[in-house]
Amino acid sequence: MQAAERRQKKTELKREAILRSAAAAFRRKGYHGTSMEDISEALLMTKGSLYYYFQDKEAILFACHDFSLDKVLATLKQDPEASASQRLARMIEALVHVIIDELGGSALALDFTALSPELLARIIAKRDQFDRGMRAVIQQGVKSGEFRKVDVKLASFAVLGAINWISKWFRPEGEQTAHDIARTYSDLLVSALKAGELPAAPRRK
Amino acid sequence: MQAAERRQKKTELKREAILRSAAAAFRRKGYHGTSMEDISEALLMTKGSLYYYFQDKEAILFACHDFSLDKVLATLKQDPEASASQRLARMIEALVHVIIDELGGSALALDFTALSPELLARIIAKRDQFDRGMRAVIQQGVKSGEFRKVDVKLASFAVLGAINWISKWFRPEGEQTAHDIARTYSDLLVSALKAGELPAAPRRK
DNA sequence: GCATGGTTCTACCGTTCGTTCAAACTTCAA
DNA sequence: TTGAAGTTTGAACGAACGGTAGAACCATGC
Repeated sequence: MQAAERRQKKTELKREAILRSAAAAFRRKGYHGTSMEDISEALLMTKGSLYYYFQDKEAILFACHDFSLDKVLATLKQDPEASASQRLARMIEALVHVIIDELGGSALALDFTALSPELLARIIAKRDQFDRGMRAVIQQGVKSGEFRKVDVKLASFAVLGAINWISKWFRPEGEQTAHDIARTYSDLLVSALKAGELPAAPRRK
Repeated sequence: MQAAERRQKKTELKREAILRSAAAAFRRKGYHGTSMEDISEALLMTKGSLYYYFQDKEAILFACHDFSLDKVLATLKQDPEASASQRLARMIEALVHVIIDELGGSALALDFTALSPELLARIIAKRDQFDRGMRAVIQQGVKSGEFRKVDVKLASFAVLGAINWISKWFRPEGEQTAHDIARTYSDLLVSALKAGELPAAPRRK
């Protein structure tokens, strides 16, 4: 039985390696722009071998999303009784690290349009679950007066947009480390929401 | 000559219609995921006709980017002597309108990876020009003390990310108008940068 | 009405890509 | 060493797609 476990572990590792390679390719060239050979060649395999680990190309895309979303959802489960700004700041930092460190920066930025309705529904469900969690934190801050009275949905989109966009420009060779980015982003985005001395400014026009 | 002008105008309009259809399709299914027939069918044409207006599929993608980037660059040319926060706010609002109103929300969110090196270089040049403009505004605010001492590059990415992400979730049927979004986003993002009473907080760890 | 030039359609070619499958290779327990 | 199970390969297929060419269609000016 020892051997069976080792084997299982090994194929599990290979599945993850395929996911990393696929996610990197999808991110660079898009789902439809990536061929199975693109994915396999980077791992010194032939494309045929991929079908031993995944049913088809779509299953790989689904697994990428599912894997990433699980990591993203994990950022919700934190801090039992912290302030809204603390919770938001920690969430943002955790998210930045997930985006950059896991699957090499893919996460929510990939197409899911290519998925069939059934698989798509499962991904959307998870994404919605995360959206609700993020909005709840912002809502909490608005209610407690910590944050300004913003449209919670829009504010949430703005925060997530800024973070998700990272995968479009981040390069591991760049000067910024994931840690730098995480700190700067949480500073910036939490300040965006905080009720400052600036009055909810009466706007021109 | 009257007739020649009318004809010319008509083909110009058709070119733009093709671009709008193409941009919508690219945004939904990605560049490689959309076929020439996808683009033409939405306009009640056959794919063959598209080649009368554009050399090939790549030319359409290039035109989408080029068209959008020209609109985006136009947002730089404003306010001769305004404060950094005013300039940034107006830029953000203009950008949101461009993203939503022009080409139905495509802009910088499309793949450019599919472009050949020559065309890619031209797009990147324009995008860089815009990046410099946006960074200059933020830099101005930091220098004048209006904004906090942030990493200008990161702050610029955060602002642009939030805005560009709009094309991923915006639906014309939704409750938010372009105007609502523009106002909320400029409020949020300018506040993110403003030097508030919150001290450049000494951070845990 | 007819000829000209602009526009669109249809049919087709060549290529690429996802997927399949049977054969070959590897690993390891007996 | 042998055999069975796990893994990889390489060739082949069928479908979809980008692009092309020439015929067909349509509007306009004489």
